[in-house]
Amino acid sequence: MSQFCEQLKTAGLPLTTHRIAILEFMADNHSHPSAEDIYSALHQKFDSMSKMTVYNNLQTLVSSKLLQEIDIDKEKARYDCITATHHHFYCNVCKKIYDVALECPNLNHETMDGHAIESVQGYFFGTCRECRAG
Amino acid sequence: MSQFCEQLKTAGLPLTTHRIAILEFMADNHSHPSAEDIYSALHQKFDSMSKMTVYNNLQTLVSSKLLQEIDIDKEKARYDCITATHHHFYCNVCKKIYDVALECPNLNHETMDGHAIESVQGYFFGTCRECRAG
DNA sequence: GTGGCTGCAAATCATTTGCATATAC
DNA sequence: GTATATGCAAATGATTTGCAGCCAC
Repeated sequence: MSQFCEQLKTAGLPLTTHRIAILEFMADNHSHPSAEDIYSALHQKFDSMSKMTVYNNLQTLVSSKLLQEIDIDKEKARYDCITATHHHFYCNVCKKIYDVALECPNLNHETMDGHAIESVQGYFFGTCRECRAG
Repeated sequence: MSQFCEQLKTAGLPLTTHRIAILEFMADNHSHPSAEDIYSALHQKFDSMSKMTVYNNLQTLVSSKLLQEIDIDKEKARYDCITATHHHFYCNVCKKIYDVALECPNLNHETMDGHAIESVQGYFFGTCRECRAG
């Protein structure tokens, strides 16, 4: 049984072909694809897969914390298979998203000004090294 | 001449009644309102003000750095008259946004992994102190 | 068998676009 | 007088909703 099936079983989710395919695609693809990107890539292999299935599964997988949703791109949600807390850099030119490892002791508090913190997203914007060089 | 007119002059923007009104409203209102909120509040006083004028002016004012756009709320953009870098807490229950003063030396770098950083947004999510108490 | 998954079409809703008129300077 | 602001109506586009049939277990 693949690691993806195990992940789904642990999360208590039924194993469907499409759901496994999405997890597999995300594991192989660290470019932080959007729902549309995932749909474009997968509906070629599984020509029966609809965009709705992609949306439904992304929602389910995020709820079960098997994927993380990144809202750094105002246009559309992007997804990441790395669910441990980390941060992101968004290139305003090429619109690529890079993972960022940021050390900050103050980010580990469970509360802040009395508010209970459940999650943190650090979003950096600018021009990425490739676009600067090009 | 009001501080708002001076801000606009310094930014090289023409002084229009509506634009001044938006700046004034934002200075008095630290609840991080959305375009819709601003429109609802102002189109009562200035019944000629259309939603388009609000959208146009918000865009202009953000470009001129007289306002800051906050994209912590996936549903819609929110705006802040404090333009110095700071961060935000979003309450998943009441959807209010709180300002957050976060000290983190690593946030001051101009580059990261070779990427040129132009701006940083730290978004915290959870349940605010009021909703926890209530 | 039953509950969750799939996928089609239609709806939603913040925001953008095009354009004609009005206003700032 | 010219450039910019205003505001109307229509378009955009990601995402959601409702619902019938299908598949996992």
